[in-house]
Amino acid sequence: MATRTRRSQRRTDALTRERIVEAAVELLDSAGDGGLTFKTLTERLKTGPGAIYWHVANKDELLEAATDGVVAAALAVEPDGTPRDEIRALAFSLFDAIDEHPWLGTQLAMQFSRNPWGTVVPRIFESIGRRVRGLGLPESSWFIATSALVHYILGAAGQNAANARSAGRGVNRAEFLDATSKAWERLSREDYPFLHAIADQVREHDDREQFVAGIDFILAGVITDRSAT
Amino acid sequence: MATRTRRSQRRTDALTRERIVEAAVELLDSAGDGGLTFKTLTERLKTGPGAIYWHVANKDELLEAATDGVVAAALAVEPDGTPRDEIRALAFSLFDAIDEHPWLGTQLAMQFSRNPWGTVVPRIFESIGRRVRGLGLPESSWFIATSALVHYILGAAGQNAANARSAGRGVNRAEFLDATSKAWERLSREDYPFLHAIADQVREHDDREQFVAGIDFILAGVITDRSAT
DNA sequence: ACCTGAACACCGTTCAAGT
DNA sequence: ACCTGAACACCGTTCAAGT
Repeated sequence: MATRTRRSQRRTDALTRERIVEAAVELLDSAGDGGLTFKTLTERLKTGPGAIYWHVANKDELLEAATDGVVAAALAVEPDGTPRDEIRALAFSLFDAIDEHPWLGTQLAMQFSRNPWGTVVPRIFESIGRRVRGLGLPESSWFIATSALVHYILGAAGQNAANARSAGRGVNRAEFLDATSKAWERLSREDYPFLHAIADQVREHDDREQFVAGIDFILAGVITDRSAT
Repeated sequence: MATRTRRSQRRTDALTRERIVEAAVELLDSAGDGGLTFKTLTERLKTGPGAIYWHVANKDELLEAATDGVVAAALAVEPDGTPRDEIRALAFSLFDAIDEHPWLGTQLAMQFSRNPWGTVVPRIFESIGRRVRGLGLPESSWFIATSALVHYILGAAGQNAANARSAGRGVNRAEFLDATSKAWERLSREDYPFLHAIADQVREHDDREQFVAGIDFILAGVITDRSAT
């Protein structure tokens, strides 16, 4: 108890990189994509912009660190089960992370398209790729299989989050799916026959079930590829 | 000749939405992602910001229109061949468009993650999905198959463009692949065994060949899925 | 070493005023 | 109906000055 008290007395008020990143994540979570500015950040941390720039090079680095932290946590799944099971688990974990932090979809897309050599992209590739290696494919298809899985996971999860976000907090899944369906039906039938054809299907699907179905047939394609070689 | 002259005399100086979008695309092409501002745009069009706002609601709408225009052109491939061939052709067309307009990768990611109900996303889904429908799958997997293909295509093409861009204009493919490979090898070997394992492979691969290999095994997965049903 | 906060350059957007 | 351009609110970033 004495040490407890002493510990809590040792004030951790000092600004650190971690505290800044933590605050950034909280702001993004509560106020969305545009909620993180140096104004909101300095208000929350009760400092000036200069103090933040002492710990962080610029806003891009801050966004990368915030994204990286959330992603790293999501990728820390217990390593048991077959490679296939673990890939599924990682996919769901990323899916849930994007669902929980809607800004993550946009940020991940950004990291992939303008900062592929940063920390986030290698981390995701490594995590999925390590399991892909366990599938017994020829080495020549490791990268392409990993790439297909990663792009599908992030794309599908991100789109799901985008839809969910645009539906608003109070609206439930069914209403939002109905809205998507209706949006597609509003498009011209001649120009968009396919979207009209699947509009009904979208109304009554299960997001996660459909999501994992996509994973499964990418895996099926990989396996087929293996037997063909 | 007379009509020729008269035609060129009929000055098309008037500001139109199309001219604005056209100028936006040119600015993005020549100056990259950050090259489009209202300042550069008004300078090029010799007007004030108010004139642009008369034709376009805001910058987001302008970016959507610019993206949509380039995408629509890329998707206009001649409709002959098997569904499989046409999917491949569309994929390459999008790949090339992103390669030619590097800003497109980021913009497409943005459209998908924050504006999925705009014009761009439905257009791409429709275009790929229409061919997926021709593959003879059960209707229940149309959407998921299309989704996997679209996300893979945009993700892989975008990443390729991002890499190519970060390599710079003067640097050739081999040097840039070498740089990627080296970047991965700089990562800790314990934390990133997979990236180390494929670092060599990346050095001597063919982008387009690898890209279409990904398409092919997603298609293989889809077909496998069909026979399993 | 770490923080303050005024100042700077730039950005998207608005709007009263013109034609 | 279409355009002008000054003005506004806001943004990321810098830096001389403090402790």
